[in-house]
Amino acid sequence: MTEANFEFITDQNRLEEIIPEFEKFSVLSLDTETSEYNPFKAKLFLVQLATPKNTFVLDALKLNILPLKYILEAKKPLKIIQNAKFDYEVLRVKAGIKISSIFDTMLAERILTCGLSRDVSLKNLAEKYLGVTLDKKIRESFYEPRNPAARGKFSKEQLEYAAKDASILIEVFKKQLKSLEEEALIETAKLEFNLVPVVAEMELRGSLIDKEKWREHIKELELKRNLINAEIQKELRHLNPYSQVDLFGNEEDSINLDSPLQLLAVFKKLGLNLPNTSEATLRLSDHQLAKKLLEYRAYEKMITSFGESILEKINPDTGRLHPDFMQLGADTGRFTCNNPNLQQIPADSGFRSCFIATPGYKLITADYSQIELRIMAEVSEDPAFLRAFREDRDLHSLTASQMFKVGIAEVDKNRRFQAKSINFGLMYGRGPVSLANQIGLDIEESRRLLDIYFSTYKKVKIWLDQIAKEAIRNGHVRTLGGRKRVFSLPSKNDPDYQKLISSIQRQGKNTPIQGTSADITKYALIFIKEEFEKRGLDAYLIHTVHDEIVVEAREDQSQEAAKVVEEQMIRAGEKLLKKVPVKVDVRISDCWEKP
DNA sequence: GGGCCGAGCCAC
DNA sequence: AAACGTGGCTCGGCCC
Repeated sequence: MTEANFEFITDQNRLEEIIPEFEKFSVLSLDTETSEYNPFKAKLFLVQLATPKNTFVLDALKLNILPLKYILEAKKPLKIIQNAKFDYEVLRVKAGIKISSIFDTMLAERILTCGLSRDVSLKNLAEKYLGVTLDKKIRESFYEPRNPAARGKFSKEQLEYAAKDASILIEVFKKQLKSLEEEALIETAKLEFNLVPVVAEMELRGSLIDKEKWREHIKELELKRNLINAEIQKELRHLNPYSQVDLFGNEEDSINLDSPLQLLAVFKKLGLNLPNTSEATLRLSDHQLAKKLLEYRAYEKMITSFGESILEKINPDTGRLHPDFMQLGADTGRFTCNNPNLQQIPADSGFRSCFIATPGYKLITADYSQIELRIMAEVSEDPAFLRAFREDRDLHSLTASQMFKVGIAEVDKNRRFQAKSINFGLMYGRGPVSLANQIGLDIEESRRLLDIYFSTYKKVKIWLDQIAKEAIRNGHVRTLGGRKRVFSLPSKNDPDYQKLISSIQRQGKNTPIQGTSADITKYALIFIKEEFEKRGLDAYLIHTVHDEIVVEAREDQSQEAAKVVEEQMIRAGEKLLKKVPVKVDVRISDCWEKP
């Protein structure tokens, strides 16, 4: 791989001449250079393609790149791309090309180093696998508003940089493929690679928001916040008799509830010497002011976090929200989401109902019923747990009934809550102390409750103990899909040794559960899109939240689309869960709401 | 004035 | 209340 060994193509005939060349190889690396990182706004400057023999840099400002469609959409060759989602989106928007057969070096690296490194940049990969240092500074020259590329001319440095990025990908790919094979991660890689076009299309489709309704909801919250503020001010007025006018002549008849300093002073006047005004401190106090302050803060939080800032993210061209879904954001294999994070929209507030279907369409919201507990039943093979799901019982009530040796009908709310807390808590590696805290028992009672639980579900305890040990002994755990998460074990003389070990043990317990759930949802997303296309349905994925999938389907096809969603989600679940049934709840509606 | 980080809180 | 897994966003404080 010699420096500057590439061909710069500006002639359409020459482009069409070289295309058959690509069919001769099993792999083809691809990269693009654009004016910015937003696929809707980006101007496409260069498209780089490299075979194991030759590297080509295409002048996308001069050329019609559509002839590439055939080869990029073909099953062969395998397309090697760093962060393929971006290139997919750019070529999709600019030329209607849907890249298929992807090997994403960035995702491959994430799969290989999950839990260890998060630096999956091409710069890092080039150093790690090839000992090559990439100078990424030249890339910035493409971004500048007055760069040569924008005028249709590329500098020698720009072209060489572009060529190099593409040409090294194949070498990186070869090494990564070997590692993926050695570590039995091929299945996981295939899953993630097949998911790339699914996620890209989901982002491009985006979600429609009812802006007016959203703003009305903010106004309601502001009103409630202001009412509480006024109440508090009224009650405190008598404490503030001599501060009518401040140094600047402003009337100073109110207390700034956002100022910890003023608040502490107020509490002092009320005879309360609080160390600070943190949530924990306020929660411990029985005082009316503390209670109202917490309420005030809750509204304030809603308004600032989910108010106007999310509306600002609406794309002016499409009128929709196009968040960034990162399919391997979390070390467990879960998605993360940002700009904005649609995975943390309040579940019980008026915000979700502002996510609406495109006119003429319906939204289909589907989620897995208790998928993580079903996974725990599957991996632990606990007979009582398995039976509960096989008989489609209310697991938490059943747990309570078995633990407290009473009939199902006699399980009261409190006992069901205690059982539920344990069921969920164990998946997070929770212990007696923190359970006691949640349930409102003392530690001894909490310990006793856990003992009863584990004597009822013996195999759950065995599995939890065994997987925690495995995490430490092997330094990694796996999901049922084969995904691997590696742990960096602390050295024995680390002062925090025991703390760190306990933390890894909790992660070891949780990762197979959370990660298997992620595996299942990812298979489901792929299956659903495939089936929509196979049936020619006017239906599209628009959103996913861990165990939930949201689809937009043309009104007259929404029943069929909903059926597809349910069937394919169950099929995905059954791919990994063999001993326990999989249940999915589905709802067709005009807005995003719980099934 | 911008980057970084922890606190606090939202989701599953 | 420092012992509950995975994240992102906003704010305030800190640092340069």
